[in-house]
Amino acid sequence: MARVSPDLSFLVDKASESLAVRMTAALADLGLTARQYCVLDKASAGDRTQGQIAEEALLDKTTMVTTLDGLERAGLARRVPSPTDRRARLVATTDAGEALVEKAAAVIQDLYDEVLGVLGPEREALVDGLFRLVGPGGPLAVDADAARPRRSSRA
Amino acid sequence: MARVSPDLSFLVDKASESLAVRMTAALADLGLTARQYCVLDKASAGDRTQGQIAEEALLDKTTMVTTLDGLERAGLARRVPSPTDRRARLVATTDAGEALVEKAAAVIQDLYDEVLGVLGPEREALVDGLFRLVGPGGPLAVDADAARPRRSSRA
DNA sequence: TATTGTTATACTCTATAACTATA
DNA sequence: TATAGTTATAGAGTATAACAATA
Repeated sequence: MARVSPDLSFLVDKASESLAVRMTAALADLGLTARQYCVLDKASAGDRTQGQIAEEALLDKTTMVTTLDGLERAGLARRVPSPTDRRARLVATTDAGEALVEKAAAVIQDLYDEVLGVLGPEREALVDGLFRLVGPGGPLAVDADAARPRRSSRA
Repeated sequence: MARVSPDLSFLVDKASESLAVRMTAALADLGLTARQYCVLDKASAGDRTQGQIAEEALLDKTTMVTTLDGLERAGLARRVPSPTDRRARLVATTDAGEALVEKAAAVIQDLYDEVLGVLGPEREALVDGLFRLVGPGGPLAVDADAARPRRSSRA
């Protein structure tokens, strides 16, 4: 949104938005939202509770509920009681869910390859650079606490 | 939100979000929102109507209205009748607005320098790479038409 | 008493539609 | 008839708070 040159904020915002649009479209062909894919992917990795997946995916637990509702309705995931904590539920992928996650991962990988492909050998530099900004210790590291801004901006 | 590796979407989303948080905080010290700064900056460039600024800033015209209301209340901008079209209004910055825009631009430049500084000489490569993705003809170019997704995602 | 997941609700942000005045 | 700006309203998305079951 800013107007300094070279406008880092603009570049990064547009990249984020455009990529989201592309991913949304690509996943929509498979009947998935980006968030559903994200949750399904983490669920397919192993025994995780709703809360754990919510934390990994940076989702509110209430958002997690509706996302899982959707995945269950679609027959892609199931909530199964945790054997160790009767309050908690593990998220299990169904066979259909597992198959779809793999298909979706391939679709996304193709998309990334297409996008980054235009950079040629500098492709690595961009990804590395972004990781250095966003990763642990970087100036744009997402520190889980200070995360949510929550202020009303008023115009 | 995705989980492919290296996860371009995650990197870019987090960079965008973190930078927005930093910019919001930095500008809040000056009493500005990012959007107000963006509009004020474009207004300071010369004779532009609300509609023209809205288009440049990728804002809806109704969002423009409330943003300008805020800027006028704060004494940073004024709406002046267009001499050539009595329907239109030009956005003029006040002296206070002009001074604040300059201060804000410096604050943001400092922030960018701080963030990009950690990359050292690869700084250019990152910015260039992002521009190649997002800029005209790039795989993530924002084409003004297909811009808004507007679909209900349902879980 | 604290925590997992659920429900219901409120809030923020932004777009849509309808309107006025000009062109 | 179309456009600039305004107003009022509705929609999507997400968080907050209160609750039930269990730890």
